[in-house]
Parts: sequence; structure tokens; C-alpha cells
Amino acid sequence: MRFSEMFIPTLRETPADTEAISHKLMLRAGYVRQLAAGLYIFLPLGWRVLNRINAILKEEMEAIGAQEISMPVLHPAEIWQETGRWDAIGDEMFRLKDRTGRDMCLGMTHEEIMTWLASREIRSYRNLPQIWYQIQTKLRDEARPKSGVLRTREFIMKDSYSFDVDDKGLDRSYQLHADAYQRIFKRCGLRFFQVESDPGMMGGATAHEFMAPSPAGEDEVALCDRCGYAANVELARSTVQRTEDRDWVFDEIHTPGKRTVAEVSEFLGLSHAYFIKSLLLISISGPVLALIRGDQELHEKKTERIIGHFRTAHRDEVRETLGVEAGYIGPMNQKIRIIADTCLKYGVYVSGANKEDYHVKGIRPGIHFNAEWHDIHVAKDSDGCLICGNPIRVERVIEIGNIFKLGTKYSMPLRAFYLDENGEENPIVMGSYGIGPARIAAAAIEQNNDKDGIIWPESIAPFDVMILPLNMKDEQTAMAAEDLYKALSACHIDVLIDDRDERAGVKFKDADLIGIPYQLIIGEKNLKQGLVEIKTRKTTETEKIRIDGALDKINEKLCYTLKS
RNA sequence: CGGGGCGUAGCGCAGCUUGGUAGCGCGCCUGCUUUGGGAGCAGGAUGCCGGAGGUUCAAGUCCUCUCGCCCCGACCA
Repeated sequence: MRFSEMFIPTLRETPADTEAISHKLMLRAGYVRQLAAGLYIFLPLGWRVLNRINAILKEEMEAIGAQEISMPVLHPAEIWQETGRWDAIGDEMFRLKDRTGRDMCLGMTHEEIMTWLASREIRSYRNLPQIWYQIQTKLRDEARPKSGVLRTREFIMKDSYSFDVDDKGLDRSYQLHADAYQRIFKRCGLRFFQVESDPGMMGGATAHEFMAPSPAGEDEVALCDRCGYAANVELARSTVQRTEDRDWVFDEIHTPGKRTVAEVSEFLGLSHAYFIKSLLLISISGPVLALIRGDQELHEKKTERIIGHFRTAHRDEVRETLGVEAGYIGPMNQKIRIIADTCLKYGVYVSGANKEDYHVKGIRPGIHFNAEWHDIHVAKDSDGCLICGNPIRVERVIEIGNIFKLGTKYSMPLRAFYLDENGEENPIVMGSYGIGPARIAAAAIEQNNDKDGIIWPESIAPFDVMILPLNMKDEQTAMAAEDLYKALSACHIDVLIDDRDERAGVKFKDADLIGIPYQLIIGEKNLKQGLVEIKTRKTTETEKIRIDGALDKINEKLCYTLKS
């Protein structure tokens, strides 16, 4: 392609209202434009990147026997009503009525529709297994679109669905996907982890997420470098370092005006780990006192799995329920249900005295209070790995893919049954698997950029090579560039030639910003000696080579990275 | 949905406190010069100051409402 004819609106200045690096660079380098909150236009360069990612997705999906189909984006409400999600899902679903008043919605995912199809067409175990996939637009009325294309209201997703006769079959389909996803993200040049994830409302027991480390991410994962334990902090478990045992006797201390752990620990000169934080929660079945160590945070999701939906109590509710001001609550002599983090089972602690302006030192679990013991803390950096004890690390990540074992959650309500060898009717056992191509692109930029711009991995770059004829007014330069352009194109190498009548500086800046992996720089002086320069965007190294060897050199570089 | 911020030329911003001719940089157009890291000089074009209502002789500026966008949190099937 010729730069002069292609629509590549680069910006010299960073657009305001952007935070994520990928967002800034995609706008600046002319890959995307924003239409409205969470709605993005992919410009020619951006669309080329998505298409290269999609090509990889298709290859790897076909390789595990998945078949591409295409489903409508507009869905009748009835199918979603049958699985219960019409009501379970709130404002996040775009809903509308057709001209006859029939309830419809825009698809945020396609479990229902895929299962509907299976229910009508699959009769026998002989029809199974099947894997169907599509690369299709999804719509979700996100409460807060953010970070450019990372969280949008309309986005393309590769979603596949597996249909098997039993759990064993599902295990196999699930593993095929996990392996395919590993290959996909590796081919896309990403650093990523596969982590255990919360199946949430998708149902089913097992789920994993594929996570690309980046500060722009919205999730956090706990990782153990020794044993390989990897989990979303939404469910990650960890052990915490024990505190030193102290020979404190049970004793009230006057702590006037000191309420928070930070205030009392400073007042007493003790680290946060010697404190018990007592939090009053209001659950559906009544008040619950949750105890965690002073240096920890309460994990809301873990807690919710134990006591059901809850909220924290208001100040006056604390006074009414426990008869003391918030800030002086302690675990002793409480009449209500108490849950406590397992790490509090041992040691000796300081906590509120259940009396205004007083705390108690020397509280011992089992003696001064009892509780239901659960893991209810948020795993954090340098906690111990639950499996091997090694210190874990917590990293911020972008979710780029997920895989779920659905089981029969959708096949049962939608009556997707098959007849087995014995003529008996069984529900189809399903899995669902998603990848966001735009998130791959964004994650690739987040992980590969420098002060000058994007540094694309070769596999998903919009072009393989960019040719920079520095002075288009020089006939020799223009001719040499044109010849190279034709020669490279003839070898099926994707080339962008910057044939604009611009100054060298402008071309260099734009080339670095756009981030195509290799630049062939054609300058007058070098050309007189039969030389051109080849610059590797990633390393910024340039090398002078003979112009007639340029084609081979490019081929060599592209091949080399394909193999490695 | 709660909290905060911002809407002025294509982009980035100043002007608002204290009401009185709408500005700067970049970009864009023309010409000349320049040509290896976002050129120089000269000339030129470009604004429903997000929208509606109000106060006032007079509103970009003050008041009320509203819409949009960004950030933090909640949510995220």
C-alpha cells in the first residue's frame, strides 16, 4: 500500500482524555477513532491488525476441528427467558422491541443461541462432539467503558462452543481449547498467564482466564513462580506470614480517639499484623461479624460465598447491634455469627474492647473468642502460596481470553438432548470459550512500545515492512523505492511505502509511531553507493545493506522470527 | 449508579476569579527557500465558546437545567 493513498491520520499531540498507553498510541498512530463512549471506529491500519489476529484465531480454531458459523446479533427474548438470563442480567443487556412489540435484545454472548441451534439439530450421540465458533460483534451496555478498546460497549469476539456427550468429552474439548489458546497468544507475541478463574454466573465448575500482564489491566492475578499456581485474585487463596508470639496478658488499654488500625498501631507502636479488624456486615440472614488481620483486606466475593449477599453496616447499625461505636469493636462476647480469616486461628492480638476509647491487648483465639474459620482475605504480594509456601506475587493483567465448562446449564433449560447408544435421552454437555481480538491488539501495544510509538509483534503488525524514501523529489530514490516495493510485494510481503512528499523527519516519526517491525530507509547518499538501511523497530538498530540484497535480508528476518 | 474533573478552531490549550471587539501553539491553504529525526520566511482560511433557559444595556465569562466525554469506585454472565 502507498502511504499517500492510505488513510492514516497520525497525530502529533497526544489526545486529551486518554490514560492507557494503548489508547493514546492507537489514536495517535491512526489506528482507531472514538465515535462515542465505548464505541470505536477501526481505521485501515487498525482493521488490518484485527484481521491478522482473526486469521490466527481461525487457523488455530480450525486446527482443533472447530467450524466457523455466523449467528445473528439480534435475538428474540424468549430464548433468554428460558435460561433465566433475561431477568438475571440487568442494564448491561441492550433491549428493544420490534415493530410488532416483540421483546428483543442485542447479543452480549451466544450461549443461548448456540444451544438453541444444537437443541433443534442434534439428535444422536453420532452427531457429537461438535465445536462451533464465530467471530462476531457483541453488545454490552457497560456501566463504564474505559481504556480505549479495552472495555467497550460494542466489540468483536471470537466465541466458540463445544458440545459433547459427557463430562469426559467436555474435558477433552476444554483441553483442546486451552492448548489452542496457548498457541494463539504465543503466536500473537504476548506475555500471558493461564489462571484459575471464577465461573461466576456462567455456571459450571471450572473456568480459566488468559491474562496478559499490563498496568492498564482491570484484573489482578496471584502467581507462584515455584509451583506454577496461578489464579485470579477474585478467588486466589494464600497463606500469610505468622506473627511472632508475644507473652501479652489480656489487658484493656486506654486508646482515646484512636479508631482505625493505622491510628491504634501507631499509638501502640505495633505493626498492623497484630490487630484484628472487626467488620460488621449486614447479610440477608442478619448481621455477621467478619474478622480479618489488621494488615489484610476483606475479600468480598469469598465472603459472599459463605454468608450470601451482604453490605457493610452503617455507623448507627453498629451501635444498635453491638452497643459500641465503630472503631472499638472486638470479637469477645459477641452474640452474632462470627466468621474469621483462618490466619487468626493462631497468635495473640489487639482489637477493640467493645467499649469506647478502649482496646484490648492479648486476645487469644479459642480462649477469648471463637469463630467459623474461612479464607476471607484478599491475596496480596508476598503472601505465601497455599500449595508450596513460596511467596506469591500479584500482577495487574488484561483479560484476553476465557474458557468455561458450562456442563448442562444451558442444554437443560433449552432442551438440547441427544439419544445415547441405549436410546436414552441425555443433555448435551457444553463448554464456552472467548477471545477478544481488540484486547489482544491493545495488550500487544501495552507490552510492546517505547517513547516513539508502537512496536508490533511481526505476526499481528498491519504491515511487515515499511519503505522510507527520504526524498521523493530525488528521482533515483523514488525509483529505487518503487522497485523495492514491487519486488517485496511480489514475494507476498505486506509493504507500506511512504511515498508522501514529506521531510525525512516526518517520515521517521510516523514510521516509529505506527510501529511496523522493519523499515527500509532509502537515502540519497547511501543510494549512490548502492546501499539502503534496514532498521529493526524493536531494537532501533540500523544496518547498511546492498540494495540488491534487501529482499533476501527482509525475507530472512521475517522467516527467522516465524521459526523462533 | 455514587464521587471527582473537563467541554472554546481539525488537535493541544489560554481566556471565566473581576461581564465589554474570541486568542496562542501545532495542523490546514498559497508562494519562495529547505530536504537524514515532526523545517524557515511571508501571506491566508477556520469558531452556534456542548445545548436550553435565565440575569444584564451587554454573557465564553454570572445563575438554573440539560447533554456529552474522561478518571476513581460499584458493576462486568
